[in-house]
Amino acid sequence: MTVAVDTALIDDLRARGLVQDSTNIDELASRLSERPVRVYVGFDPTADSLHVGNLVGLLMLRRFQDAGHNVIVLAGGATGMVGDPSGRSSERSLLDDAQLAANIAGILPQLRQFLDFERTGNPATLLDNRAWTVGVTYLQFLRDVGKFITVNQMVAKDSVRSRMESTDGISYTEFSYMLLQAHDFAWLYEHEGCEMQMGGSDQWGNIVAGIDLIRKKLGGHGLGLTFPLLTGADGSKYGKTAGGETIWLSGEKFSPYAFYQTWKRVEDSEIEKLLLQLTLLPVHEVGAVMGAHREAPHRRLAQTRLAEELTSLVHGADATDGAREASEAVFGGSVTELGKNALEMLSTELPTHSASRTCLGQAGAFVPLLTEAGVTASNSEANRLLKQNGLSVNDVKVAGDHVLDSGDLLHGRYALVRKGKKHLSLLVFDKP
RNA sequence: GGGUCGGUGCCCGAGUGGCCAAAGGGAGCGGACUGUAAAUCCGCCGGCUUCGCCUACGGAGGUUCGAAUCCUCCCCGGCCCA
Repeated sequence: MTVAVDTALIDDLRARGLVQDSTNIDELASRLSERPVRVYVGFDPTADSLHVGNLVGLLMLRRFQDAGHNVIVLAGGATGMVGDPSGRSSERSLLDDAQLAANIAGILPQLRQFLDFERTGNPATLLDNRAWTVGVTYLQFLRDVGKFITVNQMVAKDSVRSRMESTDGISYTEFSYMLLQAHDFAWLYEHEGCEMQMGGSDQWGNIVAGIDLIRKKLGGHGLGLTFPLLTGADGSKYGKTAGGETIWLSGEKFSPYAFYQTWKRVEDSEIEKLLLQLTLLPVHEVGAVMGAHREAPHRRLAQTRLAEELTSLVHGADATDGAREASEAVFGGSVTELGKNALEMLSTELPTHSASRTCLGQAGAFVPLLTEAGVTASNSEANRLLKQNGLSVNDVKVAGDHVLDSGDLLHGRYALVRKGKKHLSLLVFDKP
């Protein structure tokens, strides 16, 4: 009796453009359809929050879990101590213990957030590679891991080679990173029955090193798959806003409103890819959304859908409602019509600064106020913007000699300052 | 350890005694156009009490009326030799 091979998962990933490199894809597809596979993705605690670039990997695990596989999300408590040279043009600075602990503490809840750890049948597992790495001595490591991997192979890795050719060089520590990761994979294979590793495309060399180690040391057979790194339209950098800010998943570091707005502003050429790779929307639905979008691009349906999907995935439904309402208030109609409640709500979404009434009606007080509030980086910038007609208060352009007085305030105490078209801040004055 | 080349603004990269807050490019920001898009065009792009002043060209001193540019020492990196 032959069983039809169910290649649905791999087909879906391919349709989404999420397969960059993999071990024999046909073998992988049929293996995945035979019975659940145990698969992991690792995340190093390089900061106290993950960012959108990490989201792709997290969602990969989610897709696998939803397809019935057993997923392991790995926190790189050990690898984070060393630093992965992949995709880096310069040496990382080592994190100290306190920083590392803080980063791990920040990341763990995020790692849990996208997977189901209670699911009957195939609950997700969270592990920290520090657990099996701290006790290993250097000599042991050289004998048990180093012996199986040739320097030739390590040097062949693009990221290593480019760093060796660059003026900055690469430290022995970072050079060794690959071995640590290979060791993780082999350890998980041996002790957790984990036969597959996934990662961003820059991880391919590391993953292959793990597969090699599994074969040579354990006589086993590992599987690997990489997905393309999330890149902006401009190419290299990922997970960044146009301004170069990192798009953190933490609402503390990157507000839900700003997060929502980031996606709402995505350019047309990027939108389909982002819908496919960053959301769980079925492929055919993405197609429908894109169809509607192409019918009437000015309606920005695709951007809106992306913002909605992603914000609720990362920040939840309530935060999404808030972000949406704030966005509509600010970009929708007349700002001066906003009710008091709407303004109160905005104060929780937009960058807000409380201001003293004493600067009302005072010549020359406006510019310093903008700088203090963080609307502008310096008085010079504020003056420049004013000169260039780039600032408005409650959607009325203001001139360089503008004197803010109580008549400018909405409901007696709110001033919505707009820098350019899309940078909003709210000044809230003391009660009269 | 020796030799040598280099360290310039957010990044790349010119400048090698005054005309340098420092060419050019990129990024970024503002304006026009638009769809909170792209492309394009224009302007800005160290700070300040803004016709002037202050801080800046790896760090610390020095020469000079005057230094990113010259000298000394130090720190950091590349390459070559040992």
